[in-house]
Amino acid sequence: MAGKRERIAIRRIDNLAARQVTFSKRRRGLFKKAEELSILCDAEVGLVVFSATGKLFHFASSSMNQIIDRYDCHSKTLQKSEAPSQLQSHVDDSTCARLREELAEASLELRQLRGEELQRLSVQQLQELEKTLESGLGSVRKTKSQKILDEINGLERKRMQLIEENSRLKEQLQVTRMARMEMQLGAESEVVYEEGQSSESVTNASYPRPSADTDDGGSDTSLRLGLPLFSSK
Amino acid sequence: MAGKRERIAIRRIDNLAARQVTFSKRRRGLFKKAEELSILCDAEVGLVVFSATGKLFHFASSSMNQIIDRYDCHSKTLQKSEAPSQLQSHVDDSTCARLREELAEASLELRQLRGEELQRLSVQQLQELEKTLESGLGSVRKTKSQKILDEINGLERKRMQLIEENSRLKEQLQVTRMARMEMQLGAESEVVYEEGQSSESVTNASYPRPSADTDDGGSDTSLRLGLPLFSSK
DNA sequence: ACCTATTCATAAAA
DNA sequence: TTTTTATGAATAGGT
Repeated sequence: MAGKRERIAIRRIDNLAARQVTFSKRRRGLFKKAEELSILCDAEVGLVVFSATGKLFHFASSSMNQIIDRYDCHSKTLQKSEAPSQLQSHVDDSTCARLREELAEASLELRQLRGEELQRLSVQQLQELEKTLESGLGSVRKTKSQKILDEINGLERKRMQLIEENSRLKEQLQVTRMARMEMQLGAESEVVYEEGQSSESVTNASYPRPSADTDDGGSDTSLRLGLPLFSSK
Repeated sequence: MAGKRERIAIRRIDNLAARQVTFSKRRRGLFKKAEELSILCDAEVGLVVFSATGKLFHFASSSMNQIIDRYDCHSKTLQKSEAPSQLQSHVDDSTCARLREELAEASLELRQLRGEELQRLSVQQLQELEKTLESGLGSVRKTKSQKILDEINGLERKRMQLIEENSRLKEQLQVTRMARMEMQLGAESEVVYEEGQSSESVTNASYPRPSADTDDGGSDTSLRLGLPLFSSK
């Protein structure tokens, strides 16, 4: 009989009807609270809401234009001292008007490409829009695929480089170990195999022991000293 | 220890401290709800608040400038370029610069939606673009279908009206012819059926002869004179 | 649109 | 300002 209400996550509501109902309810609540804030706390509040379908709702504690002006004023705090300002202002005016026009046009076109405000378009125009969107979608998908492929290739290349470097490092390691073993053999006679482990049990079996030229004889002390060569962990 | 909360009247809070506390709390709540509305319901929301002390707070689901422009666009539907006037030619460079910037942004976005200049976008961005396009395409197709259906329905309605009118005309024709026949009967005695066709052979059989009150006696001469009543073509 | 169980926001106090 | 708590408000899910 009643609503078993439960909390909802804050993300786009998929169901269209539910989204519209929620929009109505919450919009009312929002506007009410905006007004309350302005009254209770003596604040100037401006609120503009466009529904997904392009419908406008707005509230202003005073005049919206006044609020917008004040906002613009604030957002340009640090700029321009603008002395007499007569220098070039009349030139800007027509330019500015044209810019506004162009921007309005571009915005409308954008909104229409996004699927809003389509009602006043003719079937013919909708057809064109559809074609444009299909074409754009095709390009985007193609580019995306290409980018993904490139990324995959890039990663693959890096992986190969790493594998190569890895193998080079292992080789060096091997060589170094061999050199050390030879030093030990020379210094302690034959005891080595009785107190240490067999070399095979430490080295990864899949990496065959290098040709072991052992010609680096002592040239790489830092490596020998810094690395715990026989640690099994 | 806790608040024995009770409802407050919606009018300016006199106590300064209390007013400031309430401002902080309610402002947060308002902004939170504004954001939730924009996300949940896919709405474009712009909110500007000035505290009594002149401090600015604002929220915009997209870009505030964009929202303000859209608002301006909507609110000036019927008003034209407003006499050239020097009154408010105070549109300074910064506004102009902002317009340029926005226009550039909008243009780029348009081009990208059309499938151009996608190279520098990330896979993530391309993904979003794709989603936008798909959604827009869906709306456009839906609107187009609806428009086409409406058009079909409109045509159908007109067709029905024409059929109706047609039938009305046929009826009138019938009545008129009957009147004429009666006139002929009165004037030429019985000769009528020998020189004319039977009424059934002319009238569409599916439209039954009206009750033939024949009360239009001469009131509609124009019809009688202007139409070729017995033409079978 | 209306209803109600619930969650959410927030007034008062600290 | 922030936190706490008790309570008034807003609202999700039904009808």
